Amino acid sequence: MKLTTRGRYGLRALIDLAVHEKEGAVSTQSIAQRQQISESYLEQLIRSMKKAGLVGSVRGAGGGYHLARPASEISVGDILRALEGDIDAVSCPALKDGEPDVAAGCAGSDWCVTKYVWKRINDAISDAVDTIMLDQLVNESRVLLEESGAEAVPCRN
Amino acid sequence: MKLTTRGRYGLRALIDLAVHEKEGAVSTQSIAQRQQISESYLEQLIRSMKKAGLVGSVRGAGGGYHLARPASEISVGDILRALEGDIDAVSCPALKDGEPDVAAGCAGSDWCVTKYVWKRINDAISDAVDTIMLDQLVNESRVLLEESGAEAVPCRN
DNA sequence: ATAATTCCTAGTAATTTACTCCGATTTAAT
DNA sequence: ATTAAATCGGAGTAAATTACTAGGAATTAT
Repeated sequence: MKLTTRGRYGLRALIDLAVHEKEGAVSTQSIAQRQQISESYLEQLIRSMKKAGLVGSVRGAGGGYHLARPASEISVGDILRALEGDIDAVSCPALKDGEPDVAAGCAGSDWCVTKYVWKRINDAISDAVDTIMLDQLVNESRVLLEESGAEAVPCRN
Repeated sequence: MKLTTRGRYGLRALIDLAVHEKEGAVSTQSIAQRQQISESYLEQLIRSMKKAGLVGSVRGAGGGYHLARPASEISVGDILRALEGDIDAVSCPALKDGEPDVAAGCAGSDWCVTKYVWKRINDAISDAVDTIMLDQLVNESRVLLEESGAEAVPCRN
């Protein structure tokens, strides 16, 4: 039931990237330093986000990453799904949308009671993450930065 | 981000227990048979629920388990928390309620942006599981049982 | 050329999960 | 009194997952 470091670090990293991208392409090294995340691990995470179409890259010296679309069009759900695969609390084949229950591959799904429980939990999570946009977090981040003056000590969570 | 078999099996087991408890104390063996769950594993799960005060037990031959309070007063949240420990997506010390941020043990929590994201996800999950009561699932279970006539093939999820 | 960077894959130690196993205790039934 | 059926309790373990590290190839500004 826990988000892994992939999701936690990755979201922080992308916020950091978004805050700094006006200065040009952002390298993993700079993010890793500011956010105190292992650089090689972070590379993997950002590449997952690239694969998902959230960031673009510039190779070679002076290169780095940038958002592939406006921060207002990237949801926390997009980010977490890129990093964690699917973020459902229970991946029940009977819940995959579109398909009729039986076709989805779960023999007993017609008589399954817990199915509705899992659906409610999954929907609640999806709703929460899909309605928070990256730009909100970037704005909040700038406010906190101004208040404290200094670059903040990053949190592990 | 996934619920483990503890939560999934355990909830199914407790629904099964609630459906059958009018016939007297329900043994782990009978639940295990109906739900196709390993008996010794199931014992552990039910004991966790007993420890949490959700079920009571009768020892000795002919013994078994019964609900410790009405099914209408047991939420899915109670059950999942008994089985999985805490069900937060992120266990962030800065989010423990009551405590002021800094006292909670996270140095950078004052400047932490992701904190609010984790809180929204955690709250969404809590709200979902705390508003589904066991008796609703028991009723639904009975309806499905009548419709199909036979005892259903249990689902792995 | 060189240095800085992204890209890609493989490996690995630690942790967690999903169990099993064994033995002790309690109690109904014979 | 024995036996069998059940809860209780803890220890052990194989498999999977997590959270990384390591090493190198490809690309590009200087």
